Amino acid sequence: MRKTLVQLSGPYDLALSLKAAAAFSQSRSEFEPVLRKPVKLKGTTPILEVRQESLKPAVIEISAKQTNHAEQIIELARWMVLADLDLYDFYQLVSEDPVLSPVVKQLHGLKPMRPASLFEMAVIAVTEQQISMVAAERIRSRLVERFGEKIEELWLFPSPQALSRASLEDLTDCGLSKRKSEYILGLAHQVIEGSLDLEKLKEMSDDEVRSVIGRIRGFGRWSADYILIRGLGRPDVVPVDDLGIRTFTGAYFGDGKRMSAEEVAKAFEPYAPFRGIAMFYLMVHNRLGIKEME
DNA sequence: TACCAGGTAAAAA
DNA sequence: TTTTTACATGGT
Repeated sequence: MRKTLVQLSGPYDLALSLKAAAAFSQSRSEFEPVLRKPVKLKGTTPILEVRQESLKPAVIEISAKQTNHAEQIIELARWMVLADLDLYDFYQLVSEDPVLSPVVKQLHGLKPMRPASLFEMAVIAVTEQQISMVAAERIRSRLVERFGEKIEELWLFPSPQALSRASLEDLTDCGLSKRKSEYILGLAHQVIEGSLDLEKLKEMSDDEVRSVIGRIRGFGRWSADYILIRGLGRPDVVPVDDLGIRTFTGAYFGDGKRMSAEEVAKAFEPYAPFRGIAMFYLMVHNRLGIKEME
């Protein structure tokens, strides 16, 4: 496909958004302000690339070599960079806020990155239950290298088919608990037999998504909320049970001690309908260790 | 070495 | 109905 320019509504800084995402990953490859991801499209696996064409106005350039499926590439790229979210409304909401106002000024144009697929997101959620994100990432990299597909120097995340063919022992060998291995096998089987259509989640309300996710074995309230904000990019969702969120929310809104889920919910109330985006900005601000300026 | 880290289902009380 | 327990890896 040829390069396609897409103008986004509202501010967007791709390099900053990639940097923020990288701050939560252990992979220490040299940083480049380009989104590069292999994607599966009708038997082919082109590498999707997104670059920033201009900051003001926010325009991105989308391309992929060796594919005729330009429309799907563009749709997927827009999905991953959360193109439909207009940060302008969020910035207006927090412009006078004592906590968020300085944070959004330092992180202007920041948006969360969504994984290419909700299946990948669901597997991410299971791996990150209870254990540290570092340990979870190590386990996922073993899953990917065993059941995924290498495209040039990049890895395509394992398909539901590939993981459904794995044995329980294959998965525990990757470092998953027996329980979590069962969760992932169950998820993969539901997806391939069609009893679970993750794509349909995109059209559902937040509460409908919670209801559907909650019926899958291994997925509780935390996982549903985590998938809503990280996988679906729902701007008003805060996973209040999340240990990390409870910790940094206490640092920004409390006395520095970890908050309860109820306290976290209360702390983000003023930011509706952008509670999840507010949470994301604080999370990134906290992780990047940005010092207050002036 | 022990404990904690971005939970959940199942058993026990 | 509510509380307790087992679980896997990696960093400190």
